[in-house]
Amino acid sequence: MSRKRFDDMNCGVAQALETLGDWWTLLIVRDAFFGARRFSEFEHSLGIAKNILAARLRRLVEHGVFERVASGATGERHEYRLTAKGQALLPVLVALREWSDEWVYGRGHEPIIFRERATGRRLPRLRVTNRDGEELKSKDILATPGPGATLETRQRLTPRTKD
Amino acid sequence: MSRKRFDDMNCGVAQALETLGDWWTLLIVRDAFFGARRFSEFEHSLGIAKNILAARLRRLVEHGVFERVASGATGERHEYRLTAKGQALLPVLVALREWSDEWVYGRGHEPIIFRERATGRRLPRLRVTNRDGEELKSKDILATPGPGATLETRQRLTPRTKD
DNA sequence: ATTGATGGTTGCATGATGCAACCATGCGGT
DNA sequence: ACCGCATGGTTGCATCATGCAACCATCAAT
Repeated sequence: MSRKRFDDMNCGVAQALETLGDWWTLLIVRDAFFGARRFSEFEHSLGIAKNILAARLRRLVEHGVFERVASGATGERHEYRLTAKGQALLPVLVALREWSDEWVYGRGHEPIIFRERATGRRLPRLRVTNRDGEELKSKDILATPGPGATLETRQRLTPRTKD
Repeated sequence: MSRKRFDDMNCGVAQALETLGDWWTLLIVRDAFFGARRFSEFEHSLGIAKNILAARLRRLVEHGVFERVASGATGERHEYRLTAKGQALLPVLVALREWSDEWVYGRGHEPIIFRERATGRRLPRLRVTNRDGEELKSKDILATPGPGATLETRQRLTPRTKD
């Protein structure tokens, strides 16, 4: 059977995974952040099959994460560039990388370190905070229905909203 | 052919996806953040097939994201609880949700809003910043080899490190 | 004209997924 | 003790997605 769709789930995580959840997709985006632009760059960097790469890029273009722009002289060459929507995925990639740096590799064994280009300083850890900058754990957070919530979502979330 | 493994990729994003990249995995983790504990809770909340859910939970327990603890009276009942490693995925989920809130649903159409439980205030957007708290875009960031970098990684990243 | 690189598409074998059916255990009621 | 039901799975099977190899079309250089 075909993979189940997440579109209707009325949850941002599910929606994001609907676009990004394929096996290779986030790695293609990562490579684009590292500077990859052309089909062959992604292909060689990832070792991905051409048909899969072509399908993923097509899908990402459809979803507005990449744009396909003509490149080179007169030829049929083109590049795949991240759109603003694609560049907005930076926090997702940073969050994934930080998680495995800490919990898979362990501190002191990170393969890659992100630094501020201007100063060379390491970036501080990504933090989920309140408006005062205090870090929050999951137990400090309450999920409430937003304007786009379906009735089902509204009922699922305890309705002690402070709006 | 079996899916290609990302283990050897010497990149945190690939490592994280090796653990979390299956279609349902991050949604299971999301449900756990929302309070799900028992097999049937995940099953009904997600509408996932039992065999897939069982396989994913087993894998997540193996990877240390969940722990399986006995529950109830004498019975064979048990719960799946997030470990510290699992709870550390909060920024990943928040980043994914924020991305689709902004770029898929659009502002004003968010299905779910996260608030600080103590005050009811909305959480500020997750930001990738430098040590002075200034937000950085991808072009402001430089990737450099870390202590766990392979030779290949070292060569791939331009070696203008400021260590 | 030929060679090579780029950027794909097509076909096929195999693994992963979804669904339904079945199973084992514990518990509550009678 | 017996029945029924909920929980928490496992097993089988049909179908979809993936990986690999082969092939193709275009362009540039030789």
